[in-house]
Amino acid sequence: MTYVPKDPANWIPLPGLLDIASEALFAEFRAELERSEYSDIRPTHGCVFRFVQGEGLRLTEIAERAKLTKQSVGEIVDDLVQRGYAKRIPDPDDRRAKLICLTERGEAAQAHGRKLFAKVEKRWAQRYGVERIAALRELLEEIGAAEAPFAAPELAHAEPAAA
Amino acid sequence: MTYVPKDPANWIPLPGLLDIASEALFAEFRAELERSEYSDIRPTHGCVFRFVQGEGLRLTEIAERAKLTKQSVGEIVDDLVQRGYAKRIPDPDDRRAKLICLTERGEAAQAHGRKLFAKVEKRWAQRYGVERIAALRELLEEIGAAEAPFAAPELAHAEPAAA
DNA sequence: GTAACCTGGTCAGGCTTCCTTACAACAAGC
DNA sequence: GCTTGTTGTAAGGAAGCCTGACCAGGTTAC
Repeated sequence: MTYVPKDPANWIPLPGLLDIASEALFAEFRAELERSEYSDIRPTHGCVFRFVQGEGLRLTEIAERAKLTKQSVGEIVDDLVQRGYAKRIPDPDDRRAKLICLTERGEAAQAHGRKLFAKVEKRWAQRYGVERIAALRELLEEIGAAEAPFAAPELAHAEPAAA
Repeated sequence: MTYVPKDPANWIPLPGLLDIASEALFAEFRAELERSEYSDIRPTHGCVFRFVQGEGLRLTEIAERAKLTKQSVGEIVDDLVQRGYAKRIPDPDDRRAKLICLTERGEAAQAHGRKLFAKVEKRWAQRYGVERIAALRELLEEIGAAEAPFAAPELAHAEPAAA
């Protein structure tokens, strides 16, 4: 079975289409976030809120998953620490390392952000069809697991734990 | 019908998933482009190749569609002119304006780029399912037409010309 | 016709985000 | 103890985009 795109010239490349959707979706998220009490959180900070949970994560780990350099993530973390969203605590297992983790305010912001993303996604399901958005998510999760496993550890579909 | 995402905490926001797919796809495109004779074309230049066709387009027009400032597009065009991909010709209808259009080499590059995008998309259709990628494109085109009509004039599904 | 305003494009300067290079502190193997 | 690797930081720079100020050329009102 061959895949035939409509008209080679009159046709937007797939990455472009994906970006348009991503930007529109993200804009709705940002609009709501900026109306909240967390309006000082900028898009760049996302890599921390995206990956840090519970006990905290090392800078190096965040950098790897986010595909950024340690220095870049370091700056972002500095910023979040200054704003009271994150803190660095010494890693008990390695005196060189620090664990980046969220403050109480940081965790509240993270939870709020997740709720907003869910809300926007639901809105799009209403707008474009529940089935289609569900299928979209399913396909994208499969793609994510295959193309960027480092970025999406939660997509590594844990096999049932039966031995 | 309500839309229920799996697990609020263990779940990647839709914009993130879209970005992962877009980046993976775009990386395949870039890899092939860099192996071609057009390796000096950078991602930023895309806004020109994306929109300019035939007679040419005004700077202002490109800026609007790409959602960039005139200054930014101006710089990008300067760069493309210097590299021999684009040229500015005076607009016969308005002596203030210039039409940005592609040189022969620019058109060749544009055609090559489109072919590469089509090739990568085909590859993904093979990899993830022809039906699913076709459905993905269809949904994304609908979203694009609704959310960013300025960016995607070719998605304004021209009605059949029957009067 | 001319003053006032609008529009297409440019110049200058700045910000954000990310990078590269270099390095200090600590860990681990031998 | 010495070498080698790893964690994080410091300093400086590049890419990509922005705002503000401006000029030349159209357009409108009178």
